[in-house]
This record gives sequence, C-alpha cells and structure tokens, in this order.
Amino acid sequence: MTDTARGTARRYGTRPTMKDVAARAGVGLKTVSRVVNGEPGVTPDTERRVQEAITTLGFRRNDSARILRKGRTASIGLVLEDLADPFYGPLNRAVEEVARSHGALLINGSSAEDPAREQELVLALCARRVDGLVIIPAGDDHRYLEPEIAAGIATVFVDRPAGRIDADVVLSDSFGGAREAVAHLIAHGHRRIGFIGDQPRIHTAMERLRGYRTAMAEAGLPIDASWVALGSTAPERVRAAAAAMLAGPEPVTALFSGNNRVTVTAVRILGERPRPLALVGFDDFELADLVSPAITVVAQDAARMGRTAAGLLFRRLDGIEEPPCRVEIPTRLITRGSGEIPPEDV
Amino acid sequence: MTDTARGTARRYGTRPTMKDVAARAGVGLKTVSRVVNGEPGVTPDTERRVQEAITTLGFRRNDSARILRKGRTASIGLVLEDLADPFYGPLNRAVEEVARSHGALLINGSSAEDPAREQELVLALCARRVDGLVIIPAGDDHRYLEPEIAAGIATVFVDRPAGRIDADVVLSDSFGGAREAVAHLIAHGHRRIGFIGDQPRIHTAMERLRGYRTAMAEAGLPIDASWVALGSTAPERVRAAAAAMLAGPEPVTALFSGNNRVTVTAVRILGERPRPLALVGFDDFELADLVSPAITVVAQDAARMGRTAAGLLFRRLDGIEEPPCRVEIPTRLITRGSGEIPPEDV
DNA sequence: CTGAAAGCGCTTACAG
DNA sequence: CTGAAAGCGCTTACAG
Repeated sequence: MTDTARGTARRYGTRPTMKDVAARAGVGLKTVSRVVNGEPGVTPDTERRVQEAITTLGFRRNDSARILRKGRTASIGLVLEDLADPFYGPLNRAVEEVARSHGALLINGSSAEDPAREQELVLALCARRVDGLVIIPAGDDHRYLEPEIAAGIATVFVDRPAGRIDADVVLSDSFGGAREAVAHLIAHGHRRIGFIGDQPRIHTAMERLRGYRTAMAEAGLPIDASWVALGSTAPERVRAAAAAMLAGPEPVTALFSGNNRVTVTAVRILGERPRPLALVGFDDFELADLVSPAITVVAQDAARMGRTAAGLLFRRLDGIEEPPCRVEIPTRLITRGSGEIPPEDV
Repeated sequence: MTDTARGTARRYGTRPTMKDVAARAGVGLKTVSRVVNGEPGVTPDTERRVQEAITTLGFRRNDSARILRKGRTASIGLVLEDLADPFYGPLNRAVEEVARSHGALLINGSSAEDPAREQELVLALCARRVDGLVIIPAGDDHRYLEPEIAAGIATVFVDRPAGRIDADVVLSDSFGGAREAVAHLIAHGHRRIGFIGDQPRIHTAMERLRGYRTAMAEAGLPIDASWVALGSTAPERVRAAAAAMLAGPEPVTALFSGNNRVTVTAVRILGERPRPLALVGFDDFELADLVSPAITVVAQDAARMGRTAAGLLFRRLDGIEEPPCRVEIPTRLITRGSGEIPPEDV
C-alpha cells in the first residue's frame, strides 16, 4: 500500500489505475497488465489476488493510455450528410456491424452538406487518430486529407467520389439506375418526362441527369430545357419545379425524381392532382407500396454500400497494397404502379 | 535536429510529433504546444517558424495523448437500439448537435435490443473514458454502471428508464399518449379495441398498455384477454396477433398499435382488408398522411428527447449536483383519418 | 513466473 | 517570452 492517497481517496472523478491495483494486490505493474489482458504466465493464486484487487477497487483499464502506447485506436470514423436521414440509417448500421466484428468503435457525425463542416469533422477524427474513415463527402476537394492518408489513416469514400485525390470509393450505379428508370417511363409511352434532382454540385445528381439524358437520347426524344430542374430538395423548390413542368400547353406526363426527399414531395404533388401523372423515384422508402398508386422506384442497397465500404476499409488496415478502387453497387428497378401509368393524351 | 531518424523518415504510418516540430523549428517542446493551442506568450517570429515546421512536417496534434494528460476526452457515447431505425435518426442527430456545440465528438452504437450487447458496448465506451453516456437501454439492470458513474462518467437514459439504479431519464409520455389514443377511438364509437405492442420487458410497451387499460376503464369498457398482444414486432407476429383479434363473432373494430414497426404492418393489414378498421399508431412516420386512409398517430418528439437528454448530460458535466431527475416529453395526437373511422356495426 | 525501467505524445507546474 | 522536467496510465523490451 504505497499509494494510499489514491488507494483510499476514491473521490468522485478519480479512478483507480493499474498502479493502484498492483499496490493493493502486492504485485508488479506488469503482472496486473498480464491479468487484465489475459496474457499467460501468471500463477492462479497471483491472478486471483489481482482479480480481487480489480473488483474491490472498481478498476477498468484506460483505453486512452493503451491506445497511446499501441498506436492503433480500434476506432473508425463515419462522416455522413445527416444522421437523421433515413437513407443513411442502414448504411450507418452496416458500417457499425463491420467495425464491431473487427473490435472497433464507430465515431460518427453529420457534415450537414457543408464542405467546411465536413473538413472540420474529418480532421477532428484524424486528431483522435481513428484508424480509418468512411466518408460520404459534402465537399469536392479532399486534398486536405493527403497528409492524413500518407500518415496511415485508411479512407474510403461512399455514395460520391472524393474530390481531387485518388481514393477508394463505393458508389451506387446512379447513371445506370436513372437510365433504366427513364427508359421504363419511355417504354410505357411517355415522351415528355421531367427530372427533378439535387444540387448540380452533388455527383450523384449529375450522374442521374446523365442517365436521364442518355435514356432520352437512346429513344430519340428531345429534351426541353424546362423539363430539367436541379437544385435544393426543399419542398417549396420541388413544388415550384414541378408546377413549371406541368404548366403550359405541353406539360410533362411523367416525373423522374432524383432522390428520396424529392420523391416524398412528388408523391404529395401527385396526391393533389386531379389527373394522373407517372412517377419513378430514385431511392426506395418504407410504405412506397402502400401509397396509392404504389410508387415505382430505383432502389439502392444502402446497407450493402456500407458493408462494402467498411469491408474495404478494414482490408486496407490489414495492409493490402492495391491501388485505389471504385466499386459500383447495382440498383434495382421496383415496379409498383406509379411508373406504369400511361400518358394522358395517348 | 536531434531526432533525425523520425524527422526525415516520413515513412507510411509514422507521424511527426511535437518533438519533431520543436527540433525542426529550433524551439522547445512547450513553445510548440503554445502555438498549437493558441496560447499567448510567443513572439510573432517564433510562431511563424513553428507554423512553418508544422506545415512542412504535416503535423497534427495527437488528441489521444492530450486526452490522457487532460482527463476529459471531449467525447460522449450514445447507445441506441438500432442505428438503422428511422425513429432514432432525429434523436441521434439532436444529440450530435448538442455534443458539437460543446466541442465533443459522438461515438455511437446499437444494442440490437440485447442487454449483453448493451453492457459490452457501454463498458467499451467507459474504457475509452467518454465524458458521458446517453443510453436507450435494452437491459433492465444497470448496476454494472455504478462504478463508472461514481468515477464521474455522466449518464442520462432516454426513452426507457434505467434498471435498478437511480439515474437521469428523459421519457415520452407513453402512458398519457396511449390513453389519449384509445380515448379517441372510444369517442368515435369503438368498444372492442385491440392493442398490439412490443415485448413486455420493454418499459414503454407496459406504459402504453397501462394507458390503453386506463382509457378503457375510464369509459367503463371491459377488455377481453384476446385483445391484447405484446411481443416481437416482427411482421409475422403482428399479423398473427391481428388475425386472432379480427376472428370470431366479436372481432375488434379498432386497433391501437404500440410503435412504428407495428404500425407499418398494421397499415399493410388494413390495406388488405375488404372492410374498414380504425387504427391509431404510436409514433409518427413519414408519409403517414399519404396512405389512404391517412394514419392517425400519437407523435413523439424524438429530436426534443435527444436534445433534452444531451443538454442534461452536459449540465451534469458542468458540475450541477442535483439529484437524478425524470423528464417527460409530451406526445401529440395527430388525427388524419384512420383513427376517426367508426365501427362497422354501429 | 515476475517486475523495474523506458517510453507512447502530449500538458502541467515551475523556473529562468 | 521560453524551455527542461515530471507525469498522465498504460505497453514494450528486457532481465531476472
């Protein structure tokens, strides 16, 4: 009992350390370390004494100190757009499960679609020395990450590619999915199809626009400039965009909505209209099959994206030395009714 | 340049430290610390030299080491049931925002409704020395947390109270909400009302059952044992429970569903039935107003619960010494149609 | 089987 | 204004 001041004064906020346990059990520090970490080479009797000291003192190893010594923190960071967005829930959970299976904890945060906040968050995670990062990027310039990556922080981008650096990325096939969706509407007789998508600086928005354009071109259909509206996904903006497309002598007869937030508003608009309007939405959502008409969607597999990204991250942490790769997860068209409504005037 | 081996060998995985920066800038360690932390007492010229060394070396302070020395980790843990559950998204985000405003990072994980996993996760977070914990408990015995709380880890429970320890808790008014929902159905003429809820070991399930029973009793209505089904929220179980209540000569004419997962399945069942059935669900969900009939719900304010819990946590961390408190967040009945359907046989 | 010494990368308390 | 020494709580490398 050398360290009585600590050993006895179990005052609020002060925790026993291995040193306290060692003193109490009458053994050396290293022996405590062996018992705590289940290393071999301790007699059953010694082990029992140490365990007893651990229990009575309420000792719990301080992983911060351990981490400092060992190098790896056994934690990874996940930066996404908004923790409250249901689209990212399954992705978040999938990343967590992979981390858990590797004994790592998950620190996560929202960029709120703000590049400065993304960078601030990412660098805070780097300062905490997370072993790796899964990033759904908000910004389009990630050169700030170069020193971190060089220093060994594994990094995988998801949903959108990294900007101005070469890094692993896991994407949905936005182009293919959008093309299939629009081709589906065309196959059902539509010739005037509107596209309401996300901000043009968002990669997936541009990819989906490219899919829309390609499908139209492949069918030999012209695109009127008023049929395409990229911008905020706020309901008012989406309503205004839809209203513009549906006005005039040659209104669109079908709508392709570029993501789940747009789709939700589009569904509301449909419900308010007296005459039918076809709709295919990018992203599936719960109860899409219960709305009337049920909503035809291009479904992304968010959980698979998260699983793939996290799996790749841990492969990198295990030391594989391949060049950065780009994985594309296929989408799936789910026909439920709204995408199969024929145009009114045919 | 004392430490040339490190200073020059910027090999993959090795990061420069303050010592390297100090050597490069030709200053002492403490001066680097001052610059890095923006402390006063450094001449502009010295500061410039240090900044230069930081930039060329790509130095970023190791917060693990800082934490070890300072005591506080500026991180909090959030343990919820399932990161993929949309109900927790807004709560998660609200906790993050409060943490962020206090300069703290958020580590989170899912208990998967498994008490053992909850404990494992919570203790891992304690070992990392998070400053505080926000817990949506899966288990009903939290005595394992006592040494941690005594050691200064602030803890706030949300959505369900802690088991066998006295701790802060933020709850929805499950009892009041359920009572209001059932009273609403009764007011619309129903006398045989079914309740399908979560596992009986979950506190909110029992509170909602209590609300159901109270409302029935207050209206002088008897409750048939077959009208109450508590258990798993898996669709098959919910379907079976509903089928049992709707069979026989005296089927229920209205359903009160105990949470959002049950409600989703109940909505599907409604859609498949030829004859109308009234429904009020506990928990609101997106598009509840677009389903036909639109779904009447008892809405909880999950974001407010998260904000309240995290706010309380940081008040505790700031040292307030009040006894543990219990905060109840009111619910709100939103009438949309499904709860106002009269019974068939009236 | 056991333990004393050194060190992980910082901050604290102190002295110039 | 500046810096050398000690220490946060562990693990590593080594010696008995």
